[in-house]
Amino acid sequence: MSDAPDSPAGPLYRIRHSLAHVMAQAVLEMREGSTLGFGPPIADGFYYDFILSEPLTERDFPDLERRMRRILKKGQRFYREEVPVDEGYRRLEEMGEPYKREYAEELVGKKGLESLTFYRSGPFLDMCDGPHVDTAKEIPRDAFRLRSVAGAYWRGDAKNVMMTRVYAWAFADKQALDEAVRAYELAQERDHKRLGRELDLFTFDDSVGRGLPLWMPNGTVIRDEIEKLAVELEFRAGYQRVATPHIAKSSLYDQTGHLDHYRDSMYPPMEVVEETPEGETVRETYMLKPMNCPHHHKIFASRLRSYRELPLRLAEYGEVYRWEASGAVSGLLRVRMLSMNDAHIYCTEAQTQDVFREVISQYDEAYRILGLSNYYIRFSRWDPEDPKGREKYVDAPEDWRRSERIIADLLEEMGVDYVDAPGEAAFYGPKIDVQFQTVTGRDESLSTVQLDFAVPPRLGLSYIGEDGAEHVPYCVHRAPFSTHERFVALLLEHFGGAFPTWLAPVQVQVITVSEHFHEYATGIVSRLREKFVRAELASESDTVSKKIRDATTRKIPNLLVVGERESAAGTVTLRRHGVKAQATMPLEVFEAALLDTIARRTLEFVMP
RNA sequence: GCCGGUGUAGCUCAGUUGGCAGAGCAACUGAUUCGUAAUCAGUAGGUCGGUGGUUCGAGUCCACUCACCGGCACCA
Repeated sequence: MSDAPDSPAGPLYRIRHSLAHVMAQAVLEMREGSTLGFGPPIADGFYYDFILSEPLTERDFPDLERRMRRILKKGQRFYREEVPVDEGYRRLEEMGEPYKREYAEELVGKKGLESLTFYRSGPFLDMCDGPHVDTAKEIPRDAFRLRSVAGAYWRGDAKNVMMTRVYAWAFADKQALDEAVRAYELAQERDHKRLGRELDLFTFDDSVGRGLPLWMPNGTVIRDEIEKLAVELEFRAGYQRVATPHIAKSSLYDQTGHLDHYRDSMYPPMEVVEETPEGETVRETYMLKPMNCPHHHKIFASRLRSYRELPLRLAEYGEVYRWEASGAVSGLLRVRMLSMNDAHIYCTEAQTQDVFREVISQYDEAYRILGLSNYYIRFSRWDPEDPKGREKYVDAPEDWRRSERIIADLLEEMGVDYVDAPGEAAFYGPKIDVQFQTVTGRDESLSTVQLDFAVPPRLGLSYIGEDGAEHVPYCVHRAPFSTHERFVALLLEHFGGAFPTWLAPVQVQVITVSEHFHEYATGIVSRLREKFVRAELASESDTVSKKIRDATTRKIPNLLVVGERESAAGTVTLRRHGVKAQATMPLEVFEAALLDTIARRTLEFVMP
């Protein structure tokens, strides 16, 4: 049995779990008549869910923490009690714990338990499987801290009541707590929303609408650079670029199945009414596209296709619109206008694995260039048990099994470690998602590769096979850079706003020591701009110190300081962001190294 | 969508028990031309998120609403 701190047998797990009970005890003291949900240990601490008799806010935290410490000081013991099921039920009813009572019944039903386990500590009694510490003396009084209060549905189901969840940090000692809190605070400084404002990358405006980002010039540079990279990777892999409208008739989405399975995520239809010269009224409804695939499918369908054309790779730098739930919208991570470097690859069933392999290796290449490694692979499958099955997925069990087999075999063959995720499939097929964590610890899907068996037949897509007969193609959907919104958010947090030179909105800033060197400096700027380098001259009415400070705050990767020495010798003094050492070199030498680092998209600019 | 919190100048934030809306930074103007993280002086900047209400009087109290933040649900 493992004794890792976060495994159930480990001491930290017991401390966190027991602290959850102590917190619940304190909450029940403060809010008599409240009832309990679940209160498990989690990474960094624990939480407990309550139905509160009176609301609790973060303003109550000092009081709540004080009560918890008082309880800990008493050093009460934790007693395990096993009681027969019927007595357990009676207890829970007497305790006035309807949710625990409901759960107990489910446990008994599913696991065939003959007894229920309770833990008693002081006046607090809770149905709980443990394990716990033996006595509260084992719990350090200075290594926990209440963190936030949040809402959470009972059993994680939106149809159930909303409980109040109190989150807390908890560790084995004060130092570990302080470190975690400090790390959290540092992470806040890397939050993409904050950096986006500080670096002038994007903004939102109430009068434009929620979740609709406005990209500023600086942010647009980053989008454009990512797109350039995508265009290159795709060109080499034989993709062909297409462009399609942002809207389509709603009848298209009826055919594809979007209206059946995806309607909630779509903006409502717009109705256009036209009068014909004959006085007839013609009504048509259009919808904003939530995905590019239907349009691409129509390009595929525009003429007869031969197996010789497959795999046919259609790529589009397109914007799609999704009606995200209001509470889900968040910065650039969840938006209602999504920019995607999207592509659809039409292929035969036999080609599918190769197509997936090709796409995955392209992802590896893109992540390598950007130095991204903090992600994991998720195999998102159909869940036949999903109660919302009809609503969520196309109903074709055999196709699901077949398509999932193709992906599972491939993952197996490639030796990829992945998390199995039933219930996370797209409505039209299984997919491989790349998951990453934001600096604030939220898990988000990034890139995705999806196998679509459902929509091509619905739209009657076909190609003529070697046998001269018509066949329905598979379609592989892929978006290596997620949405540009989410991807820029990830990059911002990943680089802490200090982008490598090739991505930086301003790549070089020239700083004059005094305005006597204006001419030399503007010469450098225009020479670099001639080579498409994003170079700028710093304001000349400030002191050198001020200009350095401003450029540093803006995290500009390369500063060139020029004064008497440089202008006389035709050199520049290079100051790199975050690097103390400076070097003076001929302008041509700097320029060559700069153009090289940009062309190769290196993460580090190695000085000549 | 749900639970809770928060909205004061471009940004960060003050604003007593209801009584004339403030600071720093940024911006703008002028002076300064300076060798590595903030030169000096001045000017301008606001329907206190919005609407309605209570009041002699509302940034402050009440109702509704919008947006944002922390979560849950949903998802790229």
